[in-house]
Amino acid sequence: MTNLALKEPFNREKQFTAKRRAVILAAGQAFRRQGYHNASMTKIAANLGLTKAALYYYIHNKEEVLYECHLMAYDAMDEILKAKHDGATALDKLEALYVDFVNMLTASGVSLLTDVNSLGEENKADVLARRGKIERKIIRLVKDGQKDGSIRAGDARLHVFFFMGALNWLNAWYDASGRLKGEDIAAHFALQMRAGIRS
Amino acid sequence: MTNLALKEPFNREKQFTAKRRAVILAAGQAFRRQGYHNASMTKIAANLGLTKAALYYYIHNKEEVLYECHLMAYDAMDEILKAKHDGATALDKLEALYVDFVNMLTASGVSLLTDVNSLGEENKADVLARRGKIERKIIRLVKDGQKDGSIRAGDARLHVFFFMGALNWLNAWYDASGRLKGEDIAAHFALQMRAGIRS
DNA sequence: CATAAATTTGACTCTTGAGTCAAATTTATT
DNA sequence: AATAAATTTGACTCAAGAGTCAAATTTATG
Repeated sequence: MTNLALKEPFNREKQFTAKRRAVILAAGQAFRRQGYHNASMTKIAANLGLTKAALYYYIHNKEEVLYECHLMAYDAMDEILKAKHDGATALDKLEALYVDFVNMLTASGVSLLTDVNSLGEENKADVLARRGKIERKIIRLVKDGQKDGSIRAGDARLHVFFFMGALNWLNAWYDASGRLKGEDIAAHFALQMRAGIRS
Repeated sequence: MTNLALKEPFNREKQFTAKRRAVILAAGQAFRRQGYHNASMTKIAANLGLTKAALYYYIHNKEEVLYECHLMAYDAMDEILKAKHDGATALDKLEALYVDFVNMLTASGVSLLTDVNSLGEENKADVLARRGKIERKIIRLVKDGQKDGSIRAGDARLHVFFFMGALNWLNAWYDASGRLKGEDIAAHFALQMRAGIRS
C-alpha cells in the first residue's frame, strides 16, 4: 500500500493550493509595504519569478487577493481568540491574547492591512463585519474585566481602540530584519497594554 | 485712510491662498476616508462644486496635495511640540502633549495620513524626515521621564510606537459626527497612554 | 462701458496597470 | 515516445484617472 503522506508533494490540488497561498502572501507583503495601488501585479509576479499572466492562473483578480489577505489576518486572529486562554482574570486572558496577536503579526507573513476601501462593496462589508466581530469579542472581554475588577472603568470600546491601534501601526514600521525581535515587541506591548487598562 | 483689515476679504492673494487651502483640506478628507488612490481628483473637485480643471488652477498635481496634507499634520504637531507644556514631570508634559495631539486631530480637518508610499522619492524622504524628527522629540521626552522617575524603564522607542499607533489608528475609525466627542477621546486616550508608561 | 485680470470649463491627450487569450512549454501518465 | 493535463508566456485590449489647454465666463477697476 502506497504511503499517502509521501505522495502529498505530488498531489496536484495541494500543489496548486500551496502556490496560490504563496501568491497571496507575496502580494500581502507588497500591499503592506507599498500599499495596494502602488503594488502592481506585474512586480508581484516578477518577485515570484513569474509573469503576470501566470499569476492569474492562481487568482481571479487583484481585489480578490486583497480580500483574502484580510481574511487570512482575521482567520488567524479568530484562531487565537478561539484558543482557551489561561489566566484567572479577564485582564490576564486579554494579555495572553495580545501577546499571541503580536507574535502572529511579526512571525507569520500575515499582516493587518488598512486598505479596506480598495475593496468592492460586497467584500468590504464582509471584511468590516469580520473585524467588527473580533472587536466585539475583545470589547466583551474588557467588560468582563471591568466586572471582575481587573480592568479599570471607562468606555470599553475606547480602551480597545487604543491598544488595537498599536497593532495596526505595527505593520507600518515593523521590519522582520530589524534589530527588534517579535517576541520582545510582544512582551513590551503586552505590558504596556495591560498597564494602560488595569485597575 | 482705508482700513486694511476690512479689505482682506477682497485681497486677491489671500483669497487664492484660502481657496487653495480649502482644496487641500477637502482632498485630505477624501484621502483619509477613501485612500489616496481611491479618491479621484474629479470627485474631490465635484465635492467643492468645481471641475477638475479648476482644481488644477490651485495646485500643481495630486502628489503635491498629498505631500501638503502630510506637512499640514506635521506642522500642527510641531506647533504643539513647540508650545511650552506645563507639568512638573516629563510624564505630565507628555500627557499634555498627547491631549493636544488628539484634540488637534479630531477638531481640525487635518489628519495623519498613512499613504506615504504614494509620494515620490523626494517628498517621501521629506515626510519621513519630518515624522522622524517628531518621533525623536517624543522619544527624548520619554527618556527624560525615565530619568526623572516618572516613566518606567523599557525601550523608549517601543513606548512611543505603542501610543502613537493609537493616534494613527484614530483616522481609520474617528467620525466627527459620531457619538464620541473629540475631547472625551483625548481625555480617555491620555489617561490610557499615561497609565501604560508611568512607573 | 471697456478693458484686463482672475477663474472656470469642456473636450481633449497620455500613461499606467489590470485583465485576457491563444499558443508555447513543461510535467505527468500510459 | 505519444498523449493529455497543467502551467507559463508574449502580446494584446481596455478602462480609469491624471493632467492640459484654448476658449468661455466671471469679477474687479478706471
